[in-house]
Amino acid sequence: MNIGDVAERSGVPAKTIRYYEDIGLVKPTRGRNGYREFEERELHRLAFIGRARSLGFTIEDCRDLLALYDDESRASAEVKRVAEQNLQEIDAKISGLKAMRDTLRYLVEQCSGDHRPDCPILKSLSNGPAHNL
Amino acid sequence: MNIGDVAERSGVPAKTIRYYEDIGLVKPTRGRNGYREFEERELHRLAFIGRARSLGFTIEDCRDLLALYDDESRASAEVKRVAEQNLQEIDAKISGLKAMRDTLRYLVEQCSGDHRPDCPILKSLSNGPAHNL
DNA sequence: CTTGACCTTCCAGTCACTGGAAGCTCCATT
DNA sequence: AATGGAGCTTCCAGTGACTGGAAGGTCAAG
Repeated sequence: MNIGDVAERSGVPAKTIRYYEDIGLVKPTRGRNGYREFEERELHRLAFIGRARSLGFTIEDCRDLLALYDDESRASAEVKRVAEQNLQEIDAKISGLKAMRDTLRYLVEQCSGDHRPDCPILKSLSNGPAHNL
Repeated sequence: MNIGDVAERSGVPAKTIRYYEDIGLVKPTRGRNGYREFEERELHRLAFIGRARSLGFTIEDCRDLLALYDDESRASAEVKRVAEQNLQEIDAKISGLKAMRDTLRYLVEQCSGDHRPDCPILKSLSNGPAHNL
C-alpha cells in the first residue's frame, strides 16, 4: 500500500503520516522506487493513533499506548492510568473554557452592538480582570 | 518604568512583553542605556492584552481590539462581532472536549485497571472510531 | 511519448511563547 | 574604587503537531 491509500483508509493525511515516521511512530518499509510501503499492521497503527489523537491523547501518550498495545504482558492498570490522567486534563480544559465563555457571554449581552462607540467589552478589558465582572 | 516593573504590574512576563514588542503590539521607547521605557499607557495596553488573552482572544484578535480601542469613532458592533465569533469558537471547543470526555470516561469505567492484560480502552482504540462506543 | 497524478526530500512557517547563552548596566555594599 | 548580583539587552533555538510549498523522481493511462 502506498501512502495515499493509507492516508485515505486511516483518515490520517499523508503529510502527517510522514511526520509520524519522522518521529518514529510508524516504520513503513521502502520499495525499490523509494516509496513507502505500508502493511495492514501499519495501517492499523495509524488508525489507532488517529483515534487516540481525536480523543485528546498527545503524541507521547500515543507512543506509550502503542508500546502498551504491543506488550502482550501489559497490565490494563497502566493503560487506565494514562487514560485517567487525560480525562482530568480534559475536565480542567472544559472548566477553563466554561469560565471564559460565561464571562464573554455576559460581555456580549451587555454590548449594544450598534454604531455608537460606547462598548462594555472594551471597557471591561480596559478596567479590570475578567473575574471582577 | 523598566520591563520588570511592567511585567509585575501587568502580569505579563518580561519575555512575553519583548515578544509583543517584536510583533508590534506595544512600542516602548528606549532610554540612553538601551533599556525599554514603559509609560502608563503601555502598561495599560499590556494589561488589556493579558486579559483579552485570558479570555481566549488570539493575538490577532488583540490587535483588532486594540485598534478598535484606539479608534474613538469605532462602533461597538464591531467589537461585539469579534467577541461573538470568539464565543462561538469557545462553545465549539467545549462541545468537542465534552464528547471526548464522555467517551474516555466510559472507557475508563469499563477498564478493570488491574494486572490483567485485557483492556477495553486499547480494544476500543484498536477496533473502531470513538463515536461508535 | 506525453501528461498528470502520485511519490520523494527538504526547508520554512504556524501559534504564542519560553529557555538559555553571552554580554552590558545599575545599584548597593565593602 | 572595586565587587557582586540583579536586571537588562540581543540572538538563537525549541516547543507541539503539524502544514505548505518547491524541486524533482516515478508510474500508469492514453
